[in-house]
Amino acid sequence: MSDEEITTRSKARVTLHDVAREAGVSKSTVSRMLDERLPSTDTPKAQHVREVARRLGYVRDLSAANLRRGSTGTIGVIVPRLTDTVMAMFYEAVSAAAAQQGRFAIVATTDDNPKASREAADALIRRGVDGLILTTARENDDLADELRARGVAFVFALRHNGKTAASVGDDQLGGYLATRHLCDLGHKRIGIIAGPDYATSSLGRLAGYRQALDEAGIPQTPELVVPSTFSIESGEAAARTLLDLADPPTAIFAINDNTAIGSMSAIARAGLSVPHDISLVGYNDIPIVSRLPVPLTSVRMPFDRVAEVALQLLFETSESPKVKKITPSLIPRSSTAPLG
Amino acid sequence: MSDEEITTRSKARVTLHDVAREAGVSKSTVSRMLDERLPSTDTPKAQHVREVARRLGYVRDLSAANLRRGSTGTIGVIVPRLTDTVMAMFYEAVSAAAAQQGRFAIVATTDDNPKASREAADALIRRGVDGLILTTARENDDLADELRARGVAFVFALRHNGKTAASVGDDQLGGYLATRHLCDLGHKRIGIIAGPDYATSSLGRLAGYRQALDEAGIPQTPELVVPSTFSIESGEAAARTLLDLADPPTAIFAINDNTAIGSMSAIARAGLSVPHDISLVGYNDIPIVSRLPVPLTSVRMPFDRVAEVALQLLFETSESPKVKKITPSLIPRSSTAPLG
DNA sequence: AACGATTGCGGGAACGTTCCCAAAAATGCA
DNA sequence: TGCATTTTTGGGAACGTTCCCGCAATCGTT
Repeated sequence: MSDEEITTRSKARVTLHDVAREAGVSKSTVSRMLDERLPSTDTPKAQHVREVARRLGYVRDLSAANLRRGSTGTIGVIVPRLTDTVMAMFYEAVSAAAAQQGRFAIVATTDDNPKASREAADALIRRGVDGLILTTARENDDLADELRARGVAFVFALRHNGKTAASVGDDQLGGYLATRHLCDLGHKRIGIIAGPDYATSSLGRLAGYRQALDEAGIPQTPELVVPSTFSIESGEAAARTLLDLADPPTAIFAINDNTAIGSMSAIARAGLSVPHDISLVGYNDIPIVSRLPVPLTSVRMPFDRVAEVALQLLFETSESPKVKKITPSLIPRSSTAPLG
Repeated sequence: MSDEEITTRSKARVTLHDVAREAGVSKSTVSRMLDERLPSTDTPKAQHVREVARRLGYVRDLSAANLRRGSTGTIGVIVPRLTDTVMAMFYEAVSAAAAQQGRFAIVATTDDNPKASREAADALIRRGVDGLILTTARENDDLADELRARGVAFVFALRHNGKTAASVGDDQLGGYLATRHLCDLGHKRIGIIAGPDYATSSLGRLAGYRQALDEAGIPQTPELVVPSTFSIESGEAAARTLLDLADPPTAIFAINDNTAIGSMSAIARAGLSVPHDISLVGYNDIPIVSRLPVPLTSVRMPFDRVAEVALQLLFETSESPKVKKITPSLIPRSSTAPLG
């Protein structure tokens, strides 16, 4: 084997030192020229160094850089599950927004289990994330306090706990828009599949529902408010409860698209049809709902905005923790029709 | 501010050195005692060191460890998009399988764009992944060659390119099972929404379809084979094409659940019903399909097995690249019924 | 009891960066 | 031109680990 072959085949990674030697400058200089955080200079020397680095195929060793810099440029996202399209959309949005800032997003799932939340947070912190975005806020969860005590930067998203900085949708407005839409179509008996009471997102949407009814002068009827989780099954069960009432609703606002899909199933099984017998509104506007046999009216959340704001909040130095609300919009489709 | 306060509040991370000093041993020893790769000894000293580490709240700095070890214990996964539930399921499975081995999975998306694939691979490699799992194999893509040339460990999953190690489902068997099921129900005119021809998964399922027809003595009819992508929209369009035929099929095998959902939509719009007028089979058994108004018959892929095998292949030293096929199974539901 | 073989331990040199600091070069101004 | 000021440069010490290597201690074996 010739010397040249050895050189060519040598897997030894090309390091800052190699670039420095080849370019005839010191490694400090190369490091500086290649530092993406500094305003990039355009002196001939800088260009030359960059050219040499490119030619040699230099890529910075992130482990070494992270060690020295004391930060990894990585942000961790904790979601219940990625098979929930809402969470997948949100994570993709965070990932894109992070890339915009030259950061990288990694994700861990918890299956909505508070204990798993801690483990997920630990795993991400061990990997040295610069900050954490949590979508799993619960009313009486002290994970937030623990993280604060440990000095970890974090922010809530999609849900919040009232005490901590968070980027969320304006759930009350969303709930209002959905319900108002049904009122405007002439519906008077409007049921709601209300979601779990540990999530501020459900509570907000429920508040919006109440607000719209009040405004329309429709009395609140406790039997028309049925709790659920966020799953399809629970949506189906909740819809069945509503349909089995002595005086069933003519319209249903489901807390999210999953429960709306479950409702469709229950409605079909009851021999009724959407929107002829029952109007139906979902929430989040996940891609599938616009392609269902009966396209679903839904409230769209601009997840990219939510993600952007979450990142902003995460690295903002301001002391006062605030909850930023993103405005949703109603997308009317065929699942809602005038009462008649 | 008192000295003690400073000490208490000092954010200075506790390092190997601190543990060593506190435990009265050298840092080499601590490092060894805490090395999870070595068979953990149970000498009193080891226990003592571990106890001290725990008490001090020591967590290894992964950047430093990775730098020294020359590997990160991280594996990268490249998928077209996480909002495709199939991909989300697969990624979650990989993540779990990796955790089992003490590794961590990170993900990047490409939107099915070969150029974005390269960028995604680059981004993951820059982050120092020990290996790459690619779900975006295409027929004439040289990404595989590039990766091999760069000395990056990688393996294909779900799709393959024939030349490289891969962990996939047995698509031909799956296609066969789906079509055979329809034949057994007495259907003779069976359409297939065949997927894109750049993915081996579609091609395999199509081959299975042909095999089942041959076996049942049903002649192949070109007009019953309609190409598509993997999206809901394209499924809807393809189904419409089939329904518009002079002699439309009585059953449709859709290449995946998304195209099956699109088909349902098209069938409903044509004023027909599933399974009364048309039987329908999907593929992958994503959670939603069992909860639709008409639960969908589908072919289930054990993604956890696919993920396990992919990881196995990735770190296997064997020279001969092989394609490992995981056996799928048919889940019959209400969307398929006897002809008549 | 003596000897080789095994095991456990500590010192210290890496790993590839960044960043501080002092020195050198370039610039501005009178 | 001379001097003060700014900008650019290179040397070298970190960052926190792992791992090589030499030495001491322990263990079997004859």
